[in-house]
Amino acid sequence: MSNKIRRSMPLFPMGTVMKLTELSARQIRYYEEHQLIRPERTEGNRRLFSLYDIDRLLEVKDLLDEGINMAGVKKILLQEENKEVHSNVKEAAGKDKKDFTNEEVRKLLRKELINAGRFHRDDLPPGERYRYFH
DNA sequence: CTTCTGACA
DNA sequence: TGTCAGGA
Repeated sequence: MSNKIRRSMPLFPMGTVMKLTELSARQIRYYEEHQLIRPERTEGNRRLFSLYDIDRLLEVKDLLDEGINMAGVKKILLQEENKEVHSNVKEAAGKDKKDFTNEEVRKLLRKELINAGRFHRDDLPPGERYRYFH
């Protein structure tokens, strides 16, 4: 269990994380706003990221590159929501839950969300949210 | 010098 | 998302 402690230990400042992830400070802060990471803060309000945070950011980056939008990324990475979506995907495939490995679920989920992200623009105002649907 | 928040010619 | 301001 000490590995868990290390991975969640607040270690590096913004500058280091920017280089390690190839992400801009703007993007990193934006993902934090969306609860994708929860870095600690120093007494001076400076962010301190853990190895776990680095992993998360890298995953977010990959998912986004695959064409998935923030809404999709959040569904995949946010703990609780994750369980539900996984169940839905398993059911949608008409297969018993325990017949799927985590890898298979990841694959199905990604495919599903790539399409969802292509038509459902959560970042657009309510009225235009589906303008790319037709 | 580095990072933070808020804002948008 | 970039970038600038103004402060810590």
